[in-house]
Amino acid sequence: MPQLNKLSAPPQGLSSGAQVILDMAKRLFAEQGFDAVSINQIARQANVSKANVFHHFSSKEALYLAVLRSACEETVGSLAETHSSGRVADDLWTFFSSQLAAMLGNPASAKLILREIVESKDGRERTLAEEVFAEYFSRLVGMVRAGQAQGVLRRSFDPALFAYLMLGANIFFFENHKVTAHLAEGGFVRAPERYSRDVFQLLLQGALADPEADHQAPGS
Amino acid sequence: MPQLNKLSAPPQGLSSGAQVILDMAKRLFAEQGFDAVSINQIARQANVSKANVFHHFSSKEALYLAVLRSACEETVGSLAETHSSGRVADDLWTFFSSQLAAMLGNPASAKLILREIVESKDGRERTLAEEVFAEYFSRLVGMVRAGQAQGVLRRSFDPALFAYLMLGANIFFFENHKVTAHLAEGGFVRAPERYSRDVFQLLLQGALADPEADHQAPGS
DNA sequence: GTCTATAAATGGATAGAC
DNA sequence: GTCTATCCATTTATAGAC
Repeated sequence: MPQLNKLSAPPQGLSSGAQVILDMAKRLFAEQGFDAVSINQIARQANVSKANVFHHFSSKEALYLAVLRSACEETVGSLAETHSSGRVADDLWTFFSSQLAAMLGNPASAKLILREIVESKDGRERTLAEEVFAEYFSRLVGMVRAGQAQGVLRRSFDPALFAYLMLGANIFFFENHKVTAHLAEGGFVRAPERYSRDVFQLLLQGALADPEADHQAPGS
Repeated sequence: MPQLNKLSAPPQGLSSGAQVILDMAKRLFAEQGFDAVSINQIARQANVSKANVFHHFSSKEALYLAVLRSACEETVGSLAETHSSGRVADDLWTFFSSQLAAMLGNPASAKLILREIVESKDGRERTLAEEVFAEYFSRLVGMVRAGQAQGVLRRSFDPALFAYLMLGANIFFFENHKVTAHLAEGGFVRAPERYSRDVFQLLLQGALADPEADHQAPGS
């Protein structure tokens, strides 16, 4: 349970040897968590010696931190540019669907970050992973608030609450779709795109202002 | 990462010595996960010797299984009786709000079960925890389906999808409310009851059939 | 940068006294 | 039922050759 309260990113890339170690470590840490993975395992699967791992990373915790930093960089990079289209519903849809696609497209990074957020211990300071999450969240809240200001969305609910629901729906799906797939009534997880579209439609339906019946679903 | 594919519960209670070990193990496993907790740690915090732990539980895995079984029993017990009130919206509300309350009222058990579900490895069989989840889920899907049959809820969406959203909203809140509490726009998590009510209202709004404007929110 | 060999500590688990 | 003492495998991490 490493701490990582600092954002201080090392400026440049890694040597090729260090890179394969880091990639393998990312995969294993994401799948099994920090404690379940040993340096031995990482070294073996990366086809290097254990000592070589410690040559590139001063400790297991330092390796984990490097992995997490890399995951955060990939994540913020994947949603760098979000240009508004003017239509709030479309912007929300773009954000919503691309966020799930980003997680499914890079599950290792997503799992790492989500794990780090949930695992955060007691009275501990804010972590790097939480910074990323907060960034996501604030952007989404802004969109919802804009929709309310324009009168497209009802003003009777907290914009942060709606944003929270949207984010939660995606993250919950991402973390559980393997399990829910073999659930009796869970046939609806056949395709993530379909899930995305249907959930968004349901959520938006609950948020739209009354007289605006002419909004068409983004996927149709 | 124990397996636990069997439901076979040992019939009766435990001796008092074993009970304090199990309680402490439950707390620690819930907070830190299986691999991060050592028998040493459990023994120390329970004020017994390490050997005593192995006297009561044949292995670390057996202890974990006993802990998980206890958590599942507590959980299914907490929502044993759910008698329908006739009004679908009220039934949904009862289910929704009491589920979150149950998790918050017994966070250790809830965390254990959720962790076990998410952590489930590759092509592995169904676990005890998943049985509990499936039970929950099926009951909720039935309610939604009934609401659609009565015409209270729109028929244009998959009832399992809506149930999934409800469950997800609660679980996501439960797992993240400590983190989201110190989020900039996250002031809405001030009180779980308020979160419950507002989210339910938002979700129901998206699911209600059109002409039925006379449904009042359950909390108001 | 990469390796073999090894140190020092901790993990799960057992033996046997009380 | 509970303990101390011990076993052995595995862990993180280091030393030093190439």
